[in-house]
Amino acid sequence: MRNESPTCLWLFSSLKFSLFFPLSRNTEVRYSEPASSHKSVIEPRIIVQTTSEVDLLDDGYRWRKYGQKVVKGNPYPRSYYKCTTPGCNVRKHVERASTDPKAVITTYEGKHNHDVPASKTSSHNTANNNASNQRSQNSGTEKHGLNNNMDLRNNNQQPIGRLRLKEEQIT
DNA sequence: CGCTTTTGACCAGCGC
DNA sequence: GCGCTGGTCAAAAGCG
Repeated sequence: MRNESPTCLWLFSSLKFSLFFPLSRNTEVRYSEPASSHKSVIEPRIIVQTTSEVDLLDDGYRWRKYGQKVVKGNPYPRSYYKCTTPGCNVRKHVERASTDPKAVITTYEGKHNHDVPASKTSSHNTANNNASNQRSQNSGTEKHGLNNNMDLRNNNQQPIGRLRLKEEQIT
């Protein structure tokens, strides 16, 4: 089933996420062990749930979108991203909760083997992703030219208690 | 010019 | 065995 055993590795990652998401109220970081049945390499899986109107969380890293898929039971498409840093094969997928369009669930798989690149690049990247997502989803209601932590904080007034939903996603 | 996004197609795994 | 779903790839196009 679902194991939640934070190891030192995952704790380290979570610390870094805490730096990027000091939003203790509407952002939650969880660790999930990906059912290590036959996988020889266990990658840390970190689920970050936050309440935001923008899809992409600016975590400081550069991501390249490589796919988008509509998953069953969720009207919102799930986007797949890869870290663009050479040698770093960290992946993440971003989706919205079907019940709450403002609840963004970001799942990180893997661990960065490099430092956080300059923030300017990430901001450029996220801005592009925003525009793209808006276009693909055709949801004209959520328009945001700026996408940064400040913006997230502005929407930081809705405490989220959707761990149940998150657990459904994790399994 | 280089980088990123978009989008359809393909493949693998799982359940019935 | 078949169908469904999720995940990834690759080509084309757009933007700074």
